[in-house]
Amino acid sequence: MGVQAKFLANHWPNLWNVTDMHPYRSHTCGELTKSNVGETARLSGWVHRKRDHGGLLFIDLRDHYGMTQLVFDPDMGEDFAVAERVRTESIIRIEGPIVARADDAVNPNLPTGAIEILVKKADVLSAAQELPLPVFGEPDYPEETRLRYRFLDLRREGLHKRIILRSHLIRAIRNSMEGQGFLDYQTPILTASSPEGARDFLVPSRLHPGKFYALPQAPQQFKQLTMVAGFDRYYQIAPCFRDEDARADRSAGEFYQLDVEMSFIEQPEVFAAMEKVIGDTFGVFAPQMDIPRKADTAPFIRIPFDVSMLKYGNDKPDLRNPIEIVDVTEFFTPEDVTFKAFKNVIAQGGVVRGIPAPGAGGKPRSFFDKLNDWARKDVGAAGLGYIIFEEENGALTGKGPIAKFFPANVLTAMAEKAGIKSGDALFFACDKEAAAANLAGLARTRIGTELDLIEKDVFRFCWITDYPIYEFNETENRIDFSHNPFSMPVGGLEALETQDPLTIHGQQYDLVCNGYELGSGAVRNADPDCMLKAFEIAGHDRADTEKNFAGMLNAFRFGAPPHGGIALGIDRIVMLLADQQNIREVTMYPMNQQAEDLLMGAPSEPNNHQLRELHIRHIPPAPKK
RNA sequence: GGGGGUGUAGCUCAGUUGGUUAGAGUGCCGGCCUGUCACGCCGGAGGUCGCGGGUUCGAGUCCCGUCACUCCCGCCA
Repeated sequence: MGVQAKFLANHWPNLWNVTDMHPYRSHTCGELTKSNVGETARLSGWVHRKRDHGGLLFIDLRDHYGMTQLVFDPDMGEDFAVAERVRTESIIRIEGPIVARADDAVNPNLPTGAIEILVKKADVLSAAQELPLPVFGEPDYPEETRLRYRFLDLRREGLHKRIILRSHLIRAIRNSMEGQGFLDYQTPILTASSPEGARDFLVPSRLHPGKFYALPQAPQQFKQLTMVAGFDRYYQIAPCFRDEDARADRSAGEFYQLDVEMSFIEQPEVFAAMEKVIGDTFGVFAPQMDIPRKADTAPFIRIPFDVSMLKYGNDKPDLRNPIEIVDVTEFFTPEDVTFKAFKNVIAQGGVVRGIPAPGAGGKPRSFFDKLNDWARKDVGAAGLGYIIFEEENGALTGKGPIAKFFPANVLTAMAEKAGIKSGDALFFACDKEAAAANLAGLARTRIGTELDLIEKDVFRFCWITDYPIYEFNETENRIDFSHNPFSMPVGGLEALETQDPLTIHGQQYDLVCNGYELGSGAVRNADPDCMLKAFEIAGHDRADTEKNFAGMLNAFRFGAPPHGGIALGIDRIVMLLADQQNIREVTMYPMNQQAEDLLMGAPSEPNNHQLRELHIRHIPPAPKK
């Protein structure tokens, strides 16, 4: 008798048949094959399916590792009744010889399908009540039910596999980062509120009445301080907290980032490190997917922000869509063009963006009407005009409601600029530049989808670069940071002092894949004077900046290396790899859209004692009128 | 904060123009069945049609309000 078995025999005498065999299992439910035939197995697991033939009863026994078929024969006596009574999702323990299945009884869909256990002993370790959520099968259930009974949902094959994928992915990320010389450093969870960015989650301080900690929106300042502290290459799978509303691709409240920072580098070195980690992960976990550019041999394409806004209508283009937007404003302004509606918009500073729709000329009128309705109702645009181009007598001519307003030579020139061929259509988005770009971008996606032009089974990565540091806030009539206040302006302090702020670019970049923003980073502004000036332009006076970023600014005055980095959304990477459109499909215990944890009942009301200790009193919201 | 969708049995859903006792599948309970793997067959229980109000002889169905979930906009340096 082994040491463990002796211990068990002494301490748990009511566990049956304690010999050298482990009290719960000799094998897992996923490992038995023909080579085990003749051995005796003890298994524990969940009753996945039960097929009761009266004289003969089958149970599919499931655990984390797989499934094994159990056979119960009435000859076994008492323990047969255990199987007859047991409900699915109860946990049972069984023991019996591993036998080969007859040739015509082999299940080729199951790794253990060549064998089964002829059960001799069985008992119920934990009985299950009637289920509020079936574990068997993969149909859709309401999210509320799934979240309330997440522990059942997590037993289901699809979600269970995705969570395992997530774990393996994080291991691969760590391996890749460590292999590149990065080290993992933990930064605080209870920290100070940062005045920039998202709404903070606050934690009241017991020792300092009236004061609050904030949960980090990202370890931004800490990772930069880590560089000043001389650690050179930092990474962390870091929890981040933002009190903002959720979306399908954005968790409520909290999410994880691969947070990275490097010293003595410039932009290309950050790109190279991230392209390596993407290659090491996407390459491993999506072998069925074609990765067009290997990270270590060919860099991802780089698209300046301005170009992305023009060609794709946003700064997170889905490059699987071959459609490229073109500016066609110039074709609407000539005198002999009589299309008044757009001319008026252009006169007030508007632009016209053309969205080519290859092959759409063959579509019925309803195709164009539906897109127009969509633009008006769903986007809130004035509409989506179009011209269909067809070849006649060796030249392209325009068809459709507005074609008649254009002379032939203008149509030809427009078609040429947009790369239009006979049988294609060209849609028009006309508005102020930002609104036209937005509509054109949405239309590009919709048209590409409806015409089935989106490439399948492929990840198309790109870097979006050269972001403007500032943007003009029309509603408040002032200059704001547009993207990341910690990035180094191109041209440094001199540019800030001499250039029009709205023309200054930052050394900041986004990594984009298939229309999802995977991450965002920058070469940092590590010069105190330059940083103070940058914040001053955005309307924060020097004293405020000194106070709000005291830790970082102070550090920059004691020898700060040039440094930069990036943060990638772990959840979104898993989402892409698992081919899911909802972040909750790759998160173990997500909150719902209202940021409630239905499983644990969070948020919950503190008791009076807790509030007193924290010097907090609750003021109920004013009643709604 | 705003807009769209959904809400009927434990679960997934159907329910016609407003008309008899609100149905199906699955699960559950009982019976039969020795080679199934979504086992099969027979029977049974199970409903505040999200909630409140209104119109009507009569409301799951029409109207008003409200709540919940979800998707989107705002928001997310």
